[in-house]
Order: sequence, then structure tokens, then C-alpha cells
Amino acid sequence: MKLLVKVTPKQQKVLDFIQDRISKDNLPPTIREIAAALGFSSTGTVRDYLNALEKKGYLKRSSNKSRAIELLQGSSDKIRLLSSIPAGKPNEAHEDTDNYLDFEQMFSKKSAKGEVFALKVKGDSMCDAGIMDGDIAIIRKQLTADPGDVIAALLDYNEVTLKRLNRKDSKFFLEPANKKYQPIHKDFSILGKLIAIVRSYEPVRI
Amino acid sequence: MKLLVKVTPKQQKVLDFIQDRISKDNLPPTIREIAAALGFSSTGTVRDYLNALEKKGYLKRSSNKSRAIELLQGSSDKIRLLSSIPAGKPNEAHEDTDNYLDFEQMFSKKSAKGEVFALKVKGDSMCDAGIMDGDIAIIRKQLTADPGDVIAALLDYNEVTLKRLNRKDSKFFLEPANKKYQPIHKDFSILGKLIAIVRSYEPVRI
DNA sequence: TTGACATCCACACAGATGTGTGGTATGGTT
DNA sequence: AACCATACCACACATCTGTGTGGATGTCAA
Repeated sequence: MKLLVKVTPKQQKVLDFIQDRISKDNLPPTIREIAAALGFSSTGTVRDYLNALEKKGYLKRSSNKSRAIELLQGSSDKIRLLSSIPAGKPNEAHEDTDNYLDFEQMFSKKSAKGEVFALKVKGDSMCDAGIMDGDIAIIRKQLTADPGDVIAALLDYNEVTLKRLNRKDSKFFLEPANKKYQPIHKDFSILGKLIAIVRSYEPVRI
Repeated sequence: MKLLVKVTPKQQKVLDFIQDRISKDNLPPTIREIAAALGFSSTGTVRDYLNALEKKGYLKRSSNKSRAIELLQGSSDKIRLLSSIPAGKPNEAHEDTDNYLDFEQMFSKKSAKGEVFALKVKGDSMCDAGIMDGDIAIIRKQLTADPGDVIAALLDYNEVTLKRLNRKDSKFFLEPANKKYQPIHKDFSILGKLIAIVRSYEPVRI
């Protein structure tokens, strides 16, 4: 496990400012912007801080490129994905070859082909497929889907539901994943295809 | 619904390059970097493109700031969370007050108290709780938990399992969410608490 | 005491950078 | 024909920007 050298309180302030700027403007600050914000009258001071923070592994810089400050480690959005359950003591498993979860990669509109939106699941009609009341369904907009896909469907032009697409004799219908509910043979249109489920067990402001 | 003016193929190329650069380097390109990458010999050409794209609503720029190109709409990392199912036609619902899913906010180490890691779920022992084989369990490291919490537990110091924590007569034990399996009364230690489940229905490189 | 490190400063300089001015050419709409 | 958007170009200019040089002060461990 790579241990990070501790930062001093003043270095932390610099780090915090950079982080704020990136998350607020989507743009790292220039050296002079940092100096102005933190009350330094010399660019050399900021450079000393950036060098110290880079040496300690908190950020990465590129030479001769404006705003080329990339935050690492403690500010990473990536979460370590440890070995499977069960598969040995996970907090000691393969530190070198660790994989990381990258939610940007997984769900961002950037990587997804087509537009993506999310729906909050109401009810238990899909609970046998592991889709529970309150789950967030990530849907990619598309007008067609294959039998077997879980889709967001529009019924009667005013009700949206999440069901599995099925077909019988060249006729498509919607099938719940809960024996308590009956298949839906009404007309519907496809809004999109389920690409992921996200469930939070802690109160998050959504 | 705010409709976007269509971009021309060449404008799309510029947009794609900027998007690539941002997702690859975490840093928008300069005007001259765009020119070099797309084979333009004049900075004025790039400026014309940026002006056109800004006018059409695909990006935002700040005056006299290097690399100040912010992509809008199709490039946001945030996913729109539409109104619940069922709750009316979702693609027309409350455009102004839309909520957004922010995975950084939800799962990042930044916002979470304590360290977070992820485990891939094996088996169906928790399927009645909507936790299926192959799901990604997001776990926050902690050494204690309350009865009712789903926890990652370490058995015999070499096997990790996801179960619900329960107690009977001041004795803690692990309870599966599947009648096929029996409660586990062996000794165990708590690795962390389940804070979220993420399931992908599409092949993602993990 | 010597050295490493942290925390500041002033100033200079080359090159990067956004912007402005003024073109040319093409194609479609009115 | 007039007009507009698209798609390029060259060149100039003020300022922004990272970097280099050369300091100063204080702390703390060796």
C-alpha cells in the first residue's frame, strides 16, 4: 500500500483551493491565480508549493503547459475494486494489479453511446431481477431493444415503467420479474434500455 | 425541452477532440493545440469553430483565460434523474428543476467518511435483498456495525462474505437473504458496511 | 552546526495564448 | 442578386504563463 506523505496545513490550503477550482470551473487554476487567491505576491511561492505537493504524490504537472495540474490519490474518484467474494483476505490482495471502479467511465455520457438518463424505481414488480423499490435505474435512450432486455417503456403516453421486453409469436409484451404481477400486453413505446442499477444504502441528497 | 442546433460534421470533429482531451488529460486544449491536432494553420479558424459551437450551445468559454472551454449538454458527467416511475412522461418533466445524479458526490472518497472500497459479489446468498451475483458492492471500511446492516465480514481470516448482521441474546451472527442458506454462527470480523450496490447490464471493462 | 525542508519574496524572460483585423472561397436561402 | 453561414488563411499584438535566478527567515533533526 502506497502511503502518502502528510501535507502541512498550508499545503492543504493550496490543495483545497485547486480542488475547489477544478470542481467549480472544470478548469485548474494558473500559478498566478493560485497566488492571488491565497495572497502570495510571488509566483515562485506557488511553484514551491506545487513542487512540494508533486513530490509528495498529491498532484501531477506537465512542463510548460498552462493550468496543467492534475490531482491524484486523495482526490481521485476511483474506488478500489478488490478481489471477489470469497477470494482470500481482500485488504491484502494484489495491491499492484488492483482494479478501480471509475464511475465516469461507466456511466458518463461521454463514454456511453447516446444520451443517458436515470429513473427512480417505484414498486417491486422487478424484484426477482434484483431491482428493488427506490433503486436508481440508469437508462440509455434508444427506440428499439431486443427480447430479454430490461427497458423503460412508456404506457398510454403518460406512465413509465421498467420491465423486461419479451415476445410471443412476433408480438412484443412487457414482463415483470415478480410472480405477483401479470405481463402487460398493452401498447407501449420504448424509451431506453437499462444499462445499470445503482442503489444507495445511506441517505444521499438526491 | 431545450433543443440543440445540429452541428456540422467538421464541428463535430472539433467537439470530439475537445472531449477526448478533457477526458484523457483532465485539461481542455488551447486554441493552438486544437489547430495542430486538426491540421489548421490559423488560430482564427479554431476561434471561428469555437464561436459557432458556443453559439449553438455546445460549449461555454471565458474571455482571456487559457483553456477556458467548458463542454455543456452532451458532455456532462451528471446524469439527469427524471421523475419517478410511474410519474408521467419523463422526457418532458420539469426541465428546470431537474435533479442530477452525481456519482462523485455519492461514492467518492472525498465525500465519504472513511475509506471506501468495492467488492464483486459472488453467489446468490443475498438475492432476496436485491443483491445479485456479479453486483459491485461499495463498502465503507469500519470495524463495527449495527444489527440490520449489511456488512462485508471476514471469516476464518481468509474468506470474505456479504451478509446481514443480526444478533440473538447478545450474540452476533450473519444472516443470508435467501432461504436456501443457513445463518452463519462462526466467528467473524467486520470489514465494513455496505453503502451502495452498483450493477452493470453492459460489458464494462472492470 | 550543518543540512534539509517549509515558507515566503522580487524580478526577468522566452514562449504560450487569446484576440483582433482583414482576407478568400463555397454553397444555400431569399 | 444580396445575404448568411461555413470553412479556411495570414499576421500582429498585448498580455498571460511557466520557469529561472537569487535571495530571506525559521524550524527541526542529525
